[in-house]
Amino acid sequence: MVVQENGKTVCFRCGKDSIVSDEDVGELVCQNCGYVVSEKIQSSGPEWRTFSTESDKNSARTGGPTSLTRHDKGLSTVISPINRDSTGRPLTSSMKHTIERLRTWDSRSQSAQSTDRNLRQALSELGRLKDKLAISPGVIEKAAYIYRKALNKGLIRGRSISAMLAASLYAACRDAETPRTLVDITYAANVKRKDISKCYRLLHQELDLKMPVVDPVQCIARISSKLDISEKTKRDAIRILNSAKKRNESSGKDPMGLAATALYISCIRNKIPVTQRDLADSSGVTEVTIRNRYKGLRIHEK
DNA sequence: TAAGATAAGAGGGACAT
DNA sequence: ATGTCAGTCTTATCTTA
Repeated sequence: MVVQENGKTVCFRCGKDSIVSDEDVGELVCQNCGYVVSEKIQSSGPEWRTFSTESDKNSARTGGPTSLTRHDKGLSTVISPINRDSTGRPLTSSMKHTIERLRTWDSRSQSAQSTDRNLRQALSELGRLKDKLAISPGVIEKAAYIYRKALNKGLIRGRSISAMLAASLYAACRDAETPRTLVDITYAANVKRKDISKCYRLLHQELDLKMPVVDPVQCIARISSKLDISEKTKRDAIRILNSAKKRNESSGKDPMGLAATALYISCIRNKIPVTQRDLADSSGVTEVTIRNRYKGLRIHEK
């Protein structure tokens, strides 16, 4: 019931792209018209296998696929609160006692633990972040995975859930080399940048995350998509970056600032009218930073 | 108006105490 | 653990072409 048009998820009923995922029930819901989409949540592939071609069409699923973004990974068993057996008859008293015990332990294991409550809250927040930032499901899974690891190591205790979650998401984005700046995440998560970066550093050293260094070349695509820049200009900018990298001029510098400056030089050389202001706006660094990089880069790029 | 210059302040890494 | 230092980036303001 969801059609994919130029990568967007559109509601089949009302045609708006207002599909959000409700992590509490594990369903995708249209915020506009309330339509519940169940297909999407089961789309990670069947976990059953068939050995005859005839049964392909009518195989019943045994529940949704597992996902790290569900607090219980989508695997849950519900014990009915009614003391009847499957045929509707009342239970014998010894059976009733057994079931009472099961219910007690079931509730303890499902949500009474504080780590689990924590995870529930974090994952529902992750769902909101995903919609705000337009992040691919794979990265969201990765973020959930990182958060789980942090939780198991006890890194969350005493710290803000939102900040740690935002840091996990930032880490996941970097790991997937889909650049989202700290500022992007700051806006979406409503957490101070300082707090997120502190948590990120903590995650980085405690979980031994191996993060690829942000490649300024990746940033070029992101900046130039907001401006109207030709392929040739982009290629020139990448060339400028690479020669700067060879001279060890790029270490310790903000990759966004470098990318913006390389584009700036490239635009001037290709006679494209673009101001430092434009580049600063679309890259998220200030004009001053661009000027400072410019000082270093232009000597070699005459 | 765009670009350059300067100054003050924040945050974090390296290193010594 | 705490302080200092060099270096980066940001914000703000002023000057220049």
